[in-house]
Amino acid sequence: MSRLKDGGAPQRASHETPDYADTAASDVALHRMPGHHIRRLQQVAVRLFCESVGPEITPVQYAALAAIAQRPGVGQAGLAALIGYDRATIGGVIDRLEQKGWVARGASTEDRRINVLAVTDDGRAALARATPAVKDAQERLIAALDADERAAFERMCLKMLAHHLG
Amino acid sequence: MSRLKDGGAPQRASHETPDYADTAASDVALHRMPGHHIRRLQQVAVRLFCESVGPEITPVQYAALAAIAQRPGVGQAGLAALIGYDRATIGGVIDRLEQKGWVARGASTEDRRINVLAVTDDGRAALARATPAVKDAQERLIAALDADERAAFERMCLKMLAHHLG
DNA sequence: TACGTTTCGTATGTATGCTGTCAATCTTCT
DNA sequence: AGAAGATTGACAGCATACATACGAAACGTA
Repeated sequence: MSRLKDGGAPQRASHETPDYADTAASDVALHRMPGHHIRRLQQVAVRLFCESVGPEITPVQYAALAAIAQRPGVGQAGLAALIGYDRATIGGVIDRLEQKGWVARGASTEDRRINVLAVTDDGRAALARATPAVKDAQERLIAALDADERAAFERMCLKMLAHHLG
Repeated sequence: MSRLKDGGAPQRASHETPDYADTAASDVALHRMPGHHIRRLQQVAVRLFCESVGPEITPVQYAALAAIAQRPGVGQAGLAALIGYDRATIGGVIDRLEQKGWVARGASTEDRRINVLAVTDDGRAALARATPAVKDAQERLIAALDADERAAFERMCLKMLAHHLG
């Protein structure tokens, strides 16, 4: 590859200099795009989840476990539709949950294509252990907003989602 | 263990039964969590991006390309800080951009550890080609919001991000 | 100037996410 | 019933994401 001149731009570690505290970065067009804000918020949400909940269960695994617990007997495709994941992704998620002994795959008597999903007792215990921490992470995520803003934020999120998914 | 995942491309399977149009799914606790809404919005944003821009360039690659174009000579760690990605992830992204001939890696005369990054002419052309479609996708993402709501949404996003990253 | 600490880019491993394809199976239309 | 179409789950493949660790190189301090 070609040799390039050093532009002299400051070099810093990503965890040290978030762009939201760096005025010199504010001219990057990216920082005016709602998609960029949403992506950063998603990163923050996952980080808070991991901090609160710990390494025992991932956000995706928690979502799947909670959904199966509320809808026992659902298939993988139904679960994917329920929590908004891809069918191909869910397979691996269930694999890992099954490996931990938290979810059991079973055959359906109605439809032999379907893997009937159910939460085990261990899975229910893990869910109960994680849920308070999950709620704490959700609370911390919107901690900077007051009550009115939280309501407005949720309303606008749902409005956009209904527009695109509904 | 890491668990951050931004989507890559449009979803299809779950698109058939969006939970936001399914009243029977509204009792799933997940659907009241801001983290869940943000994740779904991120999926929508990626899907709109891919629809508008096409398979030529991914959201991450666009972000990297745009940032390098505005800050020529930046290193990989600096780029990661600029657009909010992980240092380890950026390596692969730059690999693919370099393979397409859109970005060139060079050695710094100041600091021999640094890979100085620069956008090639082809890269600039690709950036110019993609940018209108990217802006269109951003516009469509918030299409359901009126002018006041858009301003409020951006303000709240920045408020939360500043709280967690600033 | 010797040395401990940081930072840079890279490699590895795990976990998402989505596309596309396939075989098995269910449903619908003829 | 039989053919056509749709659905389910598995699998391969690509592209994120991040933690950890490593060697090379730069930096701070004694």
